[in-house]
Amino acid sequence: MTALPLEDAGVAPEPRGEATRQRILDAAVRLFSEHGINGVSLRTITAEAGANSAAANYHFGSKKGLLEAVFERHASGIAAEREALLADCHDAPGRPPLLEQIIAAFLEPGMRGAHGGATFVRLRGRMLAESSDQTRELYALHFNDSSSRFLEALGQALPDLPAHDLHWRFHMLLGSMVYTLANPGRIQILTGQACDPSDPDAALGYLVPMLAQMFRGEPIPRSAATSTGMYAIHQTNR
Amino acid sequence: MTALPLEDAGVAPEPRGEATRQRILDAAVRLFSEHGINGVSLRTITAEAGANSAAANYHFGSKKGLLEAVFERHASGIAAEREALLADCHDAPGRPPLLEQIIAAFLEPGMRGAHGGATFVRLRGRMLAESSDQTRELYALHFNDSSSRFLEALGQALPDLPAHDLHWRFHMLLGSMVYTLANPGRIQILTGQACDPSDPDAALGYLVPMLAQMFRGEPIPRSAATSTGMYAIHQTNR
DNA sequence: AGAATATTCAATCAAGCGTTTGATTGAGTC
DNA sequence: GACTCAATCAAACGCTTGATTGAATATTCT
Repeated sequence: MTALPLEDAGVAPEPRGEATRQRILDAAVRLFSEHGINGVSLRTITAEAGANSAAANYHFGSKKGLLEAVFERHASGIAAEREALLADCHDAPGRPPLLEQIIAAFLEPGMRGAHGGATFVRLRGRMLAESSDQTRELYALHFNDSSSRFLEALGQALPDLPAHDLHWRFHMLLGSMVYTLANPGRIQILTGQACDPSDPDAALGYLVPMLAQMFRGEPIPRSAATSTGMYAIHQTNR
Repeated sequence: MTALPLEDAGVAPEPRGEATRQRILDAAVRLFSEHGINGVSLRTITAEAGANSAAANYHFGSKKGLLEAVFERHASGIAAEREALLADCHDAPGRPPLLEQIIAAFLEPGMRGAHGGATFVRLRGRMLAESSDQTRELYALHFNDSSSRFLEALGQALPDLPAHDLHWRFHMLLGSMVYTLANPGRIQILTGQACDPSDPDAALGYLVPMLAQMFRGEPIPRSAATSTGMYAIHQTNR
């Protein structure tokens, strides 16, 4: 038989070091999300990836560089898909209401399987919580644009909602999303497995309509919101 | 003058090492909440507390023990105050609606100045995010009881709300609360300082009425919530 | 007073960290 | 076949980590 070149068909030429690079990235996103960024060592990551302990530094310069690469890889995909879905949102018979579409377009790319899915959401939750300057910058760099765009779209879908309410409700949307996957297992304990936030479909199935309903709710009177006395009922100590 | 004993009046006898102990606890809750548990060393903590580097191990046995002591100190106060406020909730003219009272009773002790306040909330957010086995146990140990009690009270205040909705909305309440203080600064960036979640009064002033409105909202139809097709609008890839 | 106890301290430990090094590999180029 | 060069490797670097020690010091009890 002649020595025919394997896999010569138009597939990726694939530079040599790329495989290791990818294995390290895969191991990193998983281990970072499981144990936190300070909670896992480069040695653990490279060992998990079946690479030499110097490989991470060789390919990414430093642990910080590795984190940036991990974040970049998934975040850019999420942001891009969000924007694509948002561009596709429109009112039409047979489709859900526009508001639900927008909310789903924001939540789904980050919570479903692609782009690291639940694993990467957990990492994002961790990074928000650890919230060093570096992580804040990464977050701002990759998500500020798309978040602003969604805020704008939500505002257009709800023209009568004051900006103050819009911002706070978006804040609660973010909180619900992050808490849902950053912290799987908490509510199951409280409720005896009644609802399962770690199942993306179940979570989205509840969060999207519930959040839409929340956004549609009456504006909160500013007077009540700013007066500390009205709902800050209990002033027991200090 | 006779050498009269200072402060002999029935005040605390105060064992000798207590002062150092307290300074270490204070420094620990602050530094843990600022840099994460893995992000700060015992040396940093004891230095900040003006104590010898062995003091933390002497007083708390280990870093883990120190974290437990920190958590215990603030969490028990929060849980106790929550329950006291809950016991005081009742319908009466001149008071806010019962639902608002209950939500405020749950949120206020953890978010206001006492019991470590915002600092400790940030630490709780971090611990939830880092979510090792130890932190999960601590959390469950100190908060499960009071959380269950509130879930029950909310259920009684909303007898027509299905349990499924109740649980998910409580989950969103927790998410909003944790995200609000675990992550100060994120929404300000997006909204140009329009709303300030790091101000506990402003945050409570919005969250309490908004969450009450959310709890009062119509139940989400189970069929919609479970069908992946209805609100999971976008199924682009994978 | 003196004995007993509780706390502080400087010094030290082994282990683990992120990173760097210099040699080695092996596929492409001339 | 000599050369290049990105990639890998074992080994070590300097440093920080949580923890421990034993002597020194302060406090309390008798």
